[in-house]
Amino acid sequence: MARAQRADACRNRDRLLEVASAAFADRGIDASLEAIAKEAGVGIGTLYRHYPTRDALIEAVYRHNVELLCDGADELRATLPPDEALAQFMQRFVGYVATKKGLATYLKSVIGADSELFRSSQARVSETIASLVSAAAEAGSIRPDVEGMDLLRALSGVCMMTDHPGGPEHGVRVATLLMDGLRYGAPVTASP
Amino acid sequence: MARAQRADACRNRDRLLEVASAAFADRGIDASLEAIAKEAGVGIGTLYRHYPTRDALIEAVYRHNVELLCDGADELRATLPPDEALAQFMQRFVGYVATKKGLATYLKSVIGADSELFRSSQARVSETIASLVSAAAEAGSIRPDVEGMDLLRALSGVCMMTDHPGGPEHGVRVATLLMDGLRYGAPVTASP
DNA sequence: ACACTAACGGAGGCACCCTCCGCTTTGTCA
DNA sequence: TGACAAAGCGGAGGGTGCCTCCGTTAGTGT
Repeated sequence: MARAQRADACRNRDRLLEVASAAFADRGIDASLEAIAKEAGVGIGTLYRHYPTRDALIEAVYRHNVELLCDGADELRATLPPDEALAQFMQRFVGYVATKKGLATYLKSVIGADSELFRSSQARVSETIASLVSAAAEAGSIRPDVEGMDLLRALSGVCMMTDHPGGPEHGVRVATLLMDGLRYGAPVTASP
Repeated sequence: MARAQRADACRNRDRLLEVASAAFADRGIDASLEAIAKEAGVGIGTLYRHYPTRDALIEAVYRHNVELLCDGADELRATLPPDEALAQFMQRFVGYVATKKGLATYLKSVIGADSELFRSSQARVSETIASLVSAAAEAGSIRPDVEGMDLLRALSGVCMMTDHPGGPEHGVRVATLLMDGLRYGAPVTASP
C-alpha cells in the first residue's frame, strides 16, 4: 500500500534507524541527533518527523535490535544443528547485551522497568530461546530438563557480571561454559 | 592552614557539593550545572574552578556520599546496640543505592568499573560492614558464621533487584529479612 | 592599615536541541 | 502521459546548556 507511506519516507526511516543504532553503540546514548541526521543523508527535520523525541528514537533502536536478534534465530535454526544454533544464539545474546545495555538502562530510567516495551521484548526473547531449547532437547543434543526461562535467567546473570571487573570477554566464556553444561547429560552427545 | 585554602573557597566548595548532590538525586545526572551554581549562590566560574568538569563534580558527589554513609556508621555504633546498628546501616545502604545508582552507573561508563575510585569506595564500605558485623557477632546478637563480604554481596544482590518490577520498597523488605536471617541462630537472641 | 593574590562572577562563543514553514518529490487519476 | 494534491523534505532560527577567560572583589599576612 503506497497510501500508507511513501517510498522515500520508508527509506529514510530505515536508514535513520540503522545509522542511529551504530551511533548510539559507538558514541554513546548522547550522540548528537544532528550528526545522525547528517550521516543518514537527511535533514534534522526529517529525523524529528519520524522520531519526534530523542526517546522515541532510542526506543525504536532498541526494538529494532531485539527484532534483529530474534529474527536471526530463525536463520540459525535453518542452517545449523539445533545445539549449535542455540550455542550461537547465546553468544549473540551476550554480545548484544554488552553493546546495548546502555540503551536499556537509559530507557528504564525514563519509561520505567515495567512498561509495555520491556514486557513485550522480554516475551519475544524468551519465546525465541524456548523454541531453540526445545528443538535442541527434542533432537537429543542437550539435556531435556531445562526450560527456556531458566536459561534466560542464567544468561541475564552472566550479563550482570559484565559490569564488574573482568571485562566483557568474561561473559563469552561463561556462556560457553553454560552451553557445555546443557550438553552434559544429553541422551545423544553431539560432536563439536 | 589558611595558606592551603581560603575560607570562602572552602565554604563554596562544600556548598556546591551539597547542592549538586541534591540536584543529581532529584533532577538526574543531567541536571544543569548553571542551575546548581545559582542554587549554591555562586557564579558558574566558581563551580568550574572547583570541579573542572562535570565528571569531576559527579565523582566528588559520589565520594562524598560514600563517606557520609560510612561515617554515619560510627554514630550508629555509638548510639545503638550492635545488631540494631547493623540493621539500620543495611537499611541506609539499600536506600542510598536506590537513590544514587545513577551516579555509579554513569561513572562506570565513563571511567571504567575497575578504577581506583570504585576499588577504594568498595573497600571503605566493606570495612564498615565488616566492623559492624563483627561487633554484633561478638555481642552474640547475630550468628557468628557470617563475614562482612558475604553480607555485602547479599546486599548488592538485593539492590540489583531494585531495577526490576516491584519497586524500591522490595529492597527494604528483603534487607529486613536478611537481618532476621542473621539473627537466627545467634547465641543470644536479642529482643527487638 | 595595606598590599598581594587567591578566588569570584558572568559575558561570550560554541554546540546541540527542537520547531516551523516554504520548497520538492511522489503517487494517483484522468 | 501529464498535472495536481499532499506527503515529505530540509535547514534557518530561537532557546538552553557547556565551558573559558579575564576584569573585579575581598580574604590574609605583615
